[in-house]
Amino acid sequence: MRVTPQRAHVWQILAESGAHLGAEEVWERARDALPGLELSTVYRALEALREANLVVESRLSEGPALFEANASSHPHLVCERCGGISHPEASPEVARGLLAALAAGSGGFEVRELHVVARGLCPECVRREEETVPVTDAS
Amino acid sequence: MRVTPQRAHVWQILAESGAHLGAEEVWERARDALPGLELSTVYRALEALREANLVVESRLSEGPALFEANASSHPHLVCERCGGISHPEASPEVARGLLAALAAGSGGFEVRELHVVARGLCPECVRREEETVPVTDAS
DNA sequence: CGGCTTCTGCTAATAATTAGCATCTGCATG
DNA sequence: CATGCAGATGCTAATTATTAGCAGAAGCCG
Repeated sequence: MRVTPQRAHVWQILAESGAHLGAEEVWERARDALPGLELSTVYRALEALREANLVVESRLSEGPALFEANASSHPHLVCERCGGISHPEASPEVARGLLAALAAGSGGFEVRELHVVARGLCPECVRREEETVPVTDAS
Repeated sequence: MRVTPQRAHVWQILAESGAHLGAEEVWERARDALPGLELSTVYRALEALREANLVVESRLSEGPALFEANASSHPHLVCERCGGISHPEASPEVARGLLAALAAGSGGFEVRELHVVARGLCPECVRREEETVPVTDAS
């Protein structure tokens, strides 16, 4: 893969932020340094970086695909209320456990990449929910 | 949710095929019985069915979202070569294991829905790959 | 059966991503 | 260090997937 300022910046933005960003967000941030940058170039850069295993693409929720500067695919926790994305504390172990479980139960399928997305409530939103509806089951 | 012929057919198609279908595929099949059916209606029907927990929506690969008539979210195996989608033989156990692993490692996050997608090679394509490149590592 | 609400068909719009093409540029090589 | 060329970029336009708006039709509760 050829190294260009555009790709370097896209990569740097993802690496430094450590966040899950959509193509358009990356674009906005990158334009600070590269004013003429085109959105389509960002898409192509992200594709190149993904093929080079430098970023991971995932479609965690509705809307645009999100990119992250982390080669290993790991579990994601998506909060249905606030939309926040986090990683389980014990990501590596969890991932290993998941892989093992899958390998054992998938009969001949050769797993190369694992995407795990758990949807639910993040600790913060759980707390807020409990404040609003203090009773355990308010049917 | 109001029951209409359109929704009933959409549901029936997903239930009887047991497959992962995109909105457009559902539409094509449903038009046999309901010639005037609109694609946008199919989208709305799928949304209603999803909210009623009668179908599961997942974005397994590129392209359109796929719908399946199965309330419980379960692991998916997506073949990168042939695009085929299958379920691990031991789906329920695997899913249980995954949930347990996640619950243990996600520190206060309340998991409500779990999406697991393993990408790789299905047994068939593994075999075909071995025929083409018989040596284990052809570097 | 009547009425209120919800759904459908139809059309148009939006969002996200990809394609085409001329020009430019990283970089391997002489 | 100049040079050639594969590959990248900017720019524009097209596609794909999905949603929105609105008038008329049709479930379902009484």
